[in-house]
Amino acid sequence: MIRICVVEDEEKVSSFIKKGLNEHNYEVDIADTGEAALEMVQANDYNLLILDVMLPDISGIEICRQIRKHQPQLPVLMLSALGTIDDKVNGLHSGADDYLVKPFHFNELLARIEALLRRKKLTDGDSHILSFGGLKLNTWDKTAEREGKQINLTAKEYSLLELLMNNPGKLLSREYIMERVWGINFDTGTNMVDVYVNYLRNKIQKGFDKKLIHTVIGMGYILKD
Amino acid sequence: MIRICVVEDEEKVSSFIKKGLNEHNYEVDIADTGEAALEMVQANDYNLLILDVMLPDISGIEICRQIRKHQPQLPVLMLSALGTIDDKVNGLHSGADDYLVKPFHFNELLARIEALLRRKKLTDGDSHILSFGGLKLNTWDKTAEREGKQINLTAKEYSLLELLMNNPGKLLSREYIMERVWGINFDTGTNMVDVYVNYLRNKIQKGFDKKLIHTVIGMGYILKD
DNA sequence: ATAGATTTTTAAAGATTTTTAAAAAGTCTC
DNA sequence: GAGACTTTTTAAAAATCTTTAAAAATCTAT
Repeated sequence: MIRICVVEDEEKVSSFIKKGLNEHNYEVDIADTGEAALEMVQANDYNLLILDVMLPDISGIEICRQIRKHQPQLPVLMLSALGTIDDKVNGLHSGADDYLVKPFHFNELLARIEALLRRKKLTDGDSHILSFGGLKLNTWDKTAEREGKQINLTAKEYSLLELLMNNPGKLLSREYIMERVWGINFDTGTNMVDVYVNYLRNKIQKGFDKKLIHTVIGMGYILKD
Repeated sequence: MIRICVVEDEEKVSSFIKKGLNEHNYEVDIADTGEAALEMVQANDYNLLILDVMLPDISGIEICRQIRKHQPQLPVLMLSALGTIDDKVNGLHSGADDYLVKPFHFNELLARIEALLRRKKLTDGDSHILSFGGLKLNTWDKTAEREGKQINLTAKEYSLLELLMNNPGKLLSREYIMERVWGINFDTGTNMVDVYVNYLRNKIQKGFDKKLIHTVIGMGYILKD
């Protein structure tokens, strides 16, 4: 769940933003003073901050500077009724990543939020490890690991295992596997899927207790405990 | 030196931007068609892209999508005379990090550029020495060093090693390497990647214990211990 | 313009993976 | 439990991929 903190004293605006973002599956907290904002940002682990400039106590510009000292990574989108070039430049110079002038259209706010989060995610490197039942698949170096033991896979083995790990608990037909791992054309005469499932079983569950790849007769294969 | 590519067909606008940015010590290249832009971005290592939406050949939106496929890290600031909410949302959805409506004030453009670069720098770190497993690559003088021993590299060798060192522990396919080191067109008939990996191995690991560049058959090459 | 260096191309031997096919083992139905 | 059918295992053939070396082409600096 992505958590966003909205710092805004006008209840009408903050609830409008909150409602809209909630509909897009973001979790939203509201701070209605600068003081409250600083505390909340300190205490919680937000993914993004929406910061109004005009607040009753501390200015948004100052809040942004404060936050940047301790949390330079947190994306900040500044919001303000002040729309002159100098206002924008000041806001951005104080450390904001974007500056949107009020009144704004919700869709633009949303698109800008998404752009900021997209950039953040890129650099954080979203996890590249797929996990299932003690088995880990590293999609960067294309290796597998089970209980600390490295397992080397060939290209087709990797491709097949990745497909299974992306669909845990889901039954995959031979036709579907053939299509995804080998390409479109399924030639009914071949049993390569079976052969490769067998190779994979030898590598990932020989010498281990739990089976992970199960056969469902007449249907296909499934990854489950 | 920070390098910025400006994609803009109106000479008046592009020279205005170039002049302003030059004064702030940015190096600026101009592309006046979409085609040229794609080539230049591919061939050069820009720190930021300023992209006009209305171009004579390909739309900026499409260019942005293309670029995002291969260079998701490159910050893109989209520029356009189209100022409706839908235009902005489209631009941002195509992968741009920011969207500025023309006419704009230069100071705002500059502040937004700085905000984008600030965020990028935070995550990149700015050392010019890439290190991995006792091997050091100096991106300033383009030399390598292992256990105190200087290693001279040719241009292609350097380019290949830099790519590997920027992606430690990540498996890189031949296609990807070909694209990044040689340029766009991958002719399946050639094995230059293999040949150059071999050159590099001779230079950086002949006479040393640990192998650094590993082959993963059927997949590509990877830099790891 | 030339020598030397670098890059690209080619080709072939060696290694590994993929495919095929058939025998063995297992499962379900009656 | 027998017969029919499905799945697993195995091993060898075929295909593909990797490494290596050397020749040809191109580039660079004097």
